[in-house]
Amino acid sequence: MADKYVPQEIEPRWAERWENDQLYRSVADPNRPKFYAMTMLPYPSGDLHIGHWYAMTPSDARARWLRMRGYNVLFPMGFDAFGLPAENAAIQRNIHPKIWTYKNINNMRRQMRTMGTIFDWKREAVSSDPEYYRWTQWFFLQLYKHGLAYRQHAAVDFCPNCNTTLAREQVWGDDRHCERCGTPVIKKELEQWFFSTTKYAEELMNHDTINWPERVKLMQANWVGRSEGAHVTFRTEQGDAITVFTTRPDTLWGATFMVLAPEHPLVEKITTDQCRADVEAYISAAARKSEIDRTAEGREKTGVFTGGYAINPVNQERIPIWVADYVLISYGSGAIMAVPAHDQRDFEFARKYDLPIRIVIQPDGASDLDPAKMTESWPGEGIMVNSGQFTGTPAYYAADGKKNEAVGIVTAWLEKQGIGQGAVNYRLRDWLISRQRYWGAPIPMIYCDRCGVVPVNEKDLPILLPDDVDFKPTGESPLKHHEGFLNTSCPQCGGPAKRETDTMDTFMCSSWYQYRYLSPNYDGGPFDPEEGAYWLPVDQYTGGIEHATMHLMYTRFFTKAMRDSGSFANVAAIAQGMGRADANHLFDEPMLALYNQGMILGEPRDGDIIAAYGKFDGQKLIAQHIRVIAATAAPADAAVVGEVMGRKELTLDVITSDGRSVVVETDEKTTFDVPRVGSGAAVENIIYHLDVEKMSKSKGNVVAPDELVAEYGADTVRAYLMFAFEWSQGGPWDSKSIQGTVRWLYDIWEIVNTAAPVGNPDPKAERNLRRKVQQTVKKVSDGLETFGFNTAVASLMALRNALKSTIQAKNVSRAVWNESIETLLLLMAPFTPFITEELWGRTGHRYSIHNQSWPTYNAEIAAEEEITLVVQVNGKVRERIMVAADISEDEAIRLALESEGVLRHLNGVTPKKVIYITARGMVNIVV
RNA sequence: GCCGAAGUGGCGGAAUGGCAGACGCAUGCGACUCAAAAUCGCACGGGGAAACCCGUGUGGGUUCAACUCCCACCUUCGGCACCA
Repeated sequence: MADKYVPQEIEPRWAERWENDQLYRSVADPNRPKFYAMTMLPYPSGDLHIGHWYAMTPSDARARWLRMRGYNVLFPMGFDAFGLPAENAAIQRNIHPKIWTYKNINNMRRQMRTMGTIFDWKREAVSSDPEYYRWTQWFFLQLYKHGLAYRQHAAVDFCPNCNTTLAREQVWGDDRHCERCGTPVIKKELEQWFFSTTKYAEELMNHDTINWPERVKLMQANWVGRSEGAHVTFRTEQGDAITVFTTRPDTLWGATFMVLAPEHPLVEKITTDQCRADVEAYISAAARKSEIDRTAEGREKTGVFTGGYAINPVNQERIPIWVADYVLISYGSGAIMAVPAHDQRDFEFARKYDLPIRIVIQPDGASDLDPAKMTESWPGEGIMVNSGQFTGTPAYYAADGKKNEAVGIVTAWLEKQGIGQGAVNYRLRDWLISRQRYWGAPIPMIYCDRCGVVPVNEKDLPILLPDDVDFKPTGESPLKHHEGFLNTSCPQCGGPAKRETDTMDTFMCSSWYQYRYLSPNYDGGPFDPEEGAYWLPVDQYTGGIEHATMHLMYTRFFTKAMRDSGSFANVAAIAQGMGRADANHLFDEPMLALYNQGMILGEPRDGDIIAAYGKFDGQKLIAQHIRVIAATAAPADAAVVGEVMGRKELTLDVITSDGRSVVVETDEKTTFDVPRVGSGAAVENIIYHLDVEKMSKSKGNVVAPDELVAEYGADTVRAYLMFAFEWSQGGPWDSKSIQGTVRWLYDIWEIVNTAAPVGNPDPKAERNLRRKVQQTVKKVSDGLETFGFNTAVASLMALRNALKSTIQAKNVSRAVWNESIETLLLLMAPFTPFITEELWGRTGHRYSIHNQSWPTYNAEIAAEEEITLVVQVNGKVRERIMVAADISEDEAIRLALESEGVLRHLNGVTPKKVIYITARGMVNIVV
């Protein structure tokens, strides 16, 4: 018997050997097909989480598989190292963000080296390195020079907890909370830097050339929010133009008033003296209201009349202009024509302020709409009425439900009249990238009293982040108070000037890291064009769905902006020279394929069952003594017996067996009896019930991968994570079921170290084993192809079972056995790289298994020689017959009709029809 | 309200329209052991002695055949939402 499987001994040994040999170094080689695989890089929070393992190790298995299939695979890793937690650590614990960050990176790097991935550490990129953020700043300058970055004063989203502004994408949910910390955001008027993502709206919602999940494509398309309609220009009585966007130009004749957003620039001019006091009061009230209040569901609409009037260009009608906060300055032109009959919001407003409602679309069928009796608007289809020469025009949606025929007709007429034109509007906003925080890449701009806003010269990059800064959460950038950083000279006139003190959104750093990985030490540009020409674009990206409308939008925007800023034309030229047909599309999309894995949640657990003794104070029990007991043993003398559902400092929430909820309070005199703790137990030792939720330190449900690796080894942890969940789904951690994977690898160790079970070699048994092996080749290959890691590992476990049976039976030759073991190890190599490398050597093979070719599937060997013919009568299985796999249809049907089970169910009746399915070996007899 | 995804044993999960529950966990019984653990063997959706019946959220439908396709509904989760 060979020695035992000790992963703790094997794994570090191989990790070191691979590293010394640079086994996983990826070097560009135009003669070999490339595959750029990438998984989302982590934030250096301090410790590798089981979620990191869950995201990274299956991606690694797939990259390894591609490598064995002959691809030159690049699978790099790095750190998204700028960001708030570092700065918060500085504020709370007085550690410099840089020290905190790099200490964490070192630790996580160490942890990652235990995972057994093929990360090429020579290509590691760390976004907070000056060599990295130099290019983040350089990109800012390129965007600025190409008109894609601008500075604007606007009411922006501000997180009062993170003390910084946020991009629209980083404000989530009904309550408009900060994506990072969950605090509801407020509005602030600030001068901020923006990137013109809206210029790419159309391209961003087009995913035709990339293989991304439908879910992500849909979320992005919704986020961009394209609507088709027309711009129509109304005029005030004074002659000022008010252009509105409408998706329903066919309802123009029903516009009975106009509404401007409170922030609209024309409000002041239009407002008459009689109305001015009311309007100004309304505007200042609106400004004080939070976005949540303004947009709260079901909130009654409010507004005031300006006293001004506009002329409807289609019928010269004089209509009043109102101000109301249900019109948003940030969408369209901040002004609308109100058609109360056919828009629910306008309808509610008109009813409240008694404004006229005019029907211009009459639905057919039911009785005619009557403005006096309507209880809601009619936004649907019908015939145009009260609409001048268009009266009688049908306004119905085409079969696709999108185009309304009247819209096209009216828009064409508006264009001819010169009062409007077809237009497309997007919900997408420009990307606000200014952050009032220290730990980020400084925005490379300078403000000069004489020259205005001046970009830093490219040769002066990077603008280094100074170390000696005071971290106070003031809501202003700490850099603002650093004289040495703040004061500089103007690059244009040389006079005294001040630097921009805001830093860039860290999503900017992560928008281009796939490029920096190619050559993290290159100083002639963000990346070496030679490397780019070979590796780009990323072939397969994996990561969480939570970035659908943030990182995954930003990086697409970035790549397109890079393309259009023309800085990378040389990369395409080099790629052309390499003979790449897609050379001109290296920067159309950053990642050709995307796959989202799910999330590992905390392990659900029961709370302790306690018996509490004490006195009731109203509904609360003031406990003198608390005893943790077995679920079955309920002492009759206890005041409260039940499961602990929650624990808060000194109180326990208990649910009794009859379902009542009781609060048990403890104090310093309360005594505890917790069997597993012994004497000195305290309220903190009582375990409380935990539902499935995200892992968090405060919940105490965090699974530490280091501990798992120490106990079981990295191979087991990798294989378990791949086996136990459907990768895209994720789910709650289960600490018990890892045993199945533990046993699997112990079995593999035993099996491979066993001498070939040669007893009485039986040709049939040999064929069976070789067949099973080939079928496994197919299943594992298919599984890796489709991210079906769980079924791939399951088929490898099934092969283990077959090999164990073979050892029992001792009926295969040495050659067949060795061939099977060899294939088994190759198939397992992507999943469990350490044990397979060890066993590969022990079975007399040359180092390294990870440089071997993936087994070729042999369909002939995999083909069954015998099959179970399944015989159904009216779709119900009545008989199973073992037959030769190449049985003829006639023979199969004959056997089926003669079988006992069929005869019993036919009762002598002649079948109406007999169906034979060759591929399934199935007969269905219909009577 | 709009858009989308998902509902399968006690649990994680399998099933190109063709034998529902692969593989694993847990559980039960047995073997080994002085004993326990580990390991090995057997059982393991429900009912039934068996034949067989029922069973993939619910109700319909298409089909020789439906977890899978179609329609309606329920539940859960996710995104968007006064977006003109």
